Amino acid sequence: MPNRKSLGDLQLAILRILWEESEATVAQVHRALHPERGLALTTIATMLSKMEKRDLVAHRREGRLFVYRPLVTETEVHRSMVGDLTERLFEGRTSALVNHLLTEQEIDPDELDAIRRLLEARTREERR
Amino acid sequence: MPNRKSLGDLQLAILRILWEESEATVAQVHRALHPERGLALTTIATMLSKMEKRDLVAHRREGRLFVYRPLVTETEVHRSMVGDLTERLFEGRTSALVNHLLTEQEIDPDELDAIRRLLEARTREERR
DNA sequence: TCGGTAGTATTACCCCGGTAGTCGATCCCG
DNA sequence: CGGGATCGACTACCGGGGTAATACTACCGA
Repeated sequence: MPNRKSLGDLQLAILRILWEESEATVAQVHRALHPERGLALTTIATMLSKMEKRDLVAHRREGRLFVYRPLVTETEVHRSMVGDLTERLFEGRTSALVNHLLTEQEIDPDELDAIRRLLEARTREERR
Repeated sequence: MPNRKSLGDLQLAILRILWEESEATVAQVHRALHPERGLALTTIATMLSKMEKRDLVAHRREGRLFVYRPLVTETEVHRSMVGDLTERLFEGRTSALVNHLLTEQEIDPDELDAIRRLLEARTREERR
């Protein structure tokens, strides 16, 4: 359980790799992240340790390598972080968040269309 | 400009008081927050100083009192924080956030109704 | 005038995300 | 066998949220 706390940017980036690859060594994560971030390898390693302490990932030893895997799913993280924000800003009222999105966030037309379709789908599914 | 960074819990709580009251002294904020949080008065004062350094609030002197006022609006803060999250989790695609809300977050029926109405309103307004 | 009090300023901690250097062990190649 | 390369462990540091004790100052009432 991600304990209702919000992850940092680097942590998310690392988890994204892990979700994609199922598991990865420090070097693999580093290689994957290097183009955009250009971080030192030790930075990745340190972060992975810290994340392990928080039960976000775990590792298994393969020879002298550590192979990390995620302990949380993307959906769980999204749920936790979105839930947290909804709580903090809108007293947990999802509709208030959506309201904000529709009225205060400029949102481009096809995004809006997509949202309409989502809601229709949801409505149809509801009266199944 | 709220600089696209996310505020802490206490900071939000303080800003909420300030938004409601337009302005307030340290003691007033403290009194307002005391029931739920039971923080020391100096904690509030320290936090207000830190927030001033970040241009979230400003103060004016009234006798020996500091009267604080917000420098950011609630909408700005919401925009900044929601935008940040949308960016971090959904590559900026608002519809992806809404999709998450509809499918992964359990959301109670009248909230859903409210959302439908919001979207209808938006649709109507669009073809005016 | 003096002392308490109300109010701010200063200082200090803890935690955690992020960043990285250094150290020590190990392995592999020449 | 020896030495460079690889890899994790440990340590350190910054910034910022959160929390608060302590210090300083100015005012007000007895």
